[in-house]
Amino acid sequence: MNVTNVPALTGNELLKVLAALANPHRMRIVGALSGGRNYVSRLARDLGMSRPLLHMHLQRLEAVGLVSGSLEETTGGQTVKYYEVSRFALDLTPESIAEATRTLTDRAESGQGKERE
Amino acid sequence: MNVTNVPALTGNELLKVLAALANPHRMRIVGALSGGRNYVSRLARDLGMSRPLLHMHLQRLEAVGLVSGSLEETTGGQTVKYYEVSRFALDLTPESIAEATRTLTDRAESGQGKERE
DNA sequence: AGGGGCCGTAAGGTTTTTCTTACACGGAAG
DNA sequence: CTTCCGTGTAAGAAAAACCTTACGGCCCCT
Repeated sequence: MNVTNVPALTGNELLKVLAALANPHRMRIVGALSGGRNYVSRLARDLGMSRPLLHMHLQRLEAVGLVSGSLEETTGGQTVKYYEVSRFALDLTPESIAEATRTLTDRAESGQGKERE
Repeated sequence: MNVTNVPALTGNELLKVLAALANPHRMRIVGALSGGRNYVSRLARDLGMSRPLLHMHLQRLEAVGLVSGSLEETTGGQTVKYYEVSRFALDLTPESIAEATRTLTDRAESGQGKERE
């Protein structure tokens, strides 16, 4: 559900989260979703980007836990995928970064479950 | 709380700061400098990276104001460049990002507005 | 001289990231 | 059946980031 906050996430996680946020499109996506959930096609229209592109960025954001999507069915039988932002609060200071640095494996990745499927 | 931010930086600035931090080397540099200032050659040895590489990353960090360097002369007449971190405190939440998004020019370079067409 | 410390930068190649175009699926309604 | 809505993915080009090697300079000491 959330990306950890008070306890502070590991260096690798922080690195990936920052990388995920360090992109204009993805920043906009998070910003847009912070106003309420939305489904892919509509979000693409709202943000003025192609579906495939949005899809890619959503994947990137979901991979680090910043957003989460759920497939749902409308009454009309349509399959729609809704996305919503996770609640997170990162405190970035020289000290918090120094702290994170101690659990930095570099090679990033090392994805590892933090949530169930 | 002066140099970098307090009133909240613009979307473009935030974007660049995040991009600057989203790198293992640069994260380590900030972390290392948070323990005190240091000069280039020594920092390179401490972090185990080449001088040219470190130089590049320092440039990137300095460009967004996360660190600052100053050339100094030792008693022996040696010219040494010391770097230190700026004090900053970023609060990253879906809301703060949504807010920053409103001043996001996207492909802008710390400059002025660019119209879309 | 030659060596050592420090500073910088240009050239070049590799690897990532980003983005477009094109395609495939399902269901509802004309 | 065709068209419009939604979903997803693959392939390849373009652009940006990253890193190394190699070179240039300055000053001091043996």
